Amino acid sequence: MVKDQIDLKEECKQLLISNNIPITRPRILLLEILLKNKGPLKVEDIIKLSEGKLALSSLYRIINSLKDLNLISEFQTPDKTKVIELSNIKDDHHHHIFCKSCGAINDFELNDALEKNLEKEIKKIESSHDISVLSHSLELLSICNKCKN
Amino acid sequence: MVKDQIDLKEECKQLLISNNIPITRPRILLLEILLKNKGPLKVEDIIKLSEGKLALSSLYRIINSLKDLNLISEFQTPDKTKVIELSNIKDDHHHHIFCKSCGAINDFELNDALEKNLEKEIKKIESSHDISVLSHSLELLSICNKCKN
DNA sequence: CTCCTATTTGAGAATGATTCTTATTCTCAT
DNA sequence: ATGAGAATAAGAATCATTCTCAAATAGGAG
Repeated sequence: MVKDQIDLKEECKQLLISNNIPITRPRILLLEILLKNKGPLKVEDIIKLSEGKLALSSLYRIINSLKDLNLISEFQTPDKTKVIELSNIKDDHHHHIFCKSCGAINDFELNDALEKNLEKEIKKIESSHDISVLSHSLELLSICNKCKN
Repeated sequence: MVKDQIDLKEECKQLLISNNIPITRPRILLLEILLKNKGPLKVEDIIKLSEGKLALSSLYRIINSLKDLNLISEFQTPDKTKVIELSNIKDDHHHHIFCKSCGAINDFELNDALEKNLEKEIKKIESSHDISVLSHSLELLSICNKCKN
């Protein structure tokens, strides 16, 4: 238990060190929160989980800097709330499902064949539209069955 | 020319009538602007194109109401600017490409086979995740060749 | 370990987009 | 043409995010 926490903090430090970012308490705190709570978190969630140990302005600043370094990624829900998640730790390419009613966010992956086909199609679009595609994202807007009942 | 404008206004009125929405000047103005300027427009663009004839607060209100009626649709650019477009006039299901550098927005469609496969996959995801998917959207973040040079 | 300098943080002010409020105006059925 | 209810315009209010800058901190040198 205590050991887990030490390991967690150590993991966060290594993340920062390997990206040449000075180790500061707010940065570790954010990474710890993201590692501890699997899945995407809203700014508000992070503030709550930080229990007063992280200033809102610092959080926004840190989110932006870690995002620039691709340590975390950010997206918007259908109701335009900002959401943060650790990115690509094990280069898992995934997409998001939103429940229109309760706001739940879930990840999903396309099956390999389809994802490959999609990438092939994107290659075609690149030449037909004369662009270089940097990334793609697929989003599903849904109602989860909990909400339907 | 003058006739075109009359036809355009008439078209807008019919759109409103067929949706049981009272015909008001601001609503017609917004629809006219969207019809005249093919493609998605930012709030700021619409205000400029309205030449002072449309109040900002009215525009936001009208956008929200026409959106609820599915007459128009709204999405966000990667830099979180709100963008409006006429929706589904001829149920064309399309997706968006954004240029990270100049902000240009372009539409594209997946080829039929791939779009069908995607929908099939989504059906599977519906049952495996116990949800009902209402809509899906695919977005490409890109650099257009104009910007690359 | 202590000091020094550059970097980072925290608190609150500033900003910008969007929504709300309310008096006035407009639509449309009668 | 008229009146009731709906919609608009203008600006105030709100909310998320960014900015500012004084104080605290990280981390390298001695």
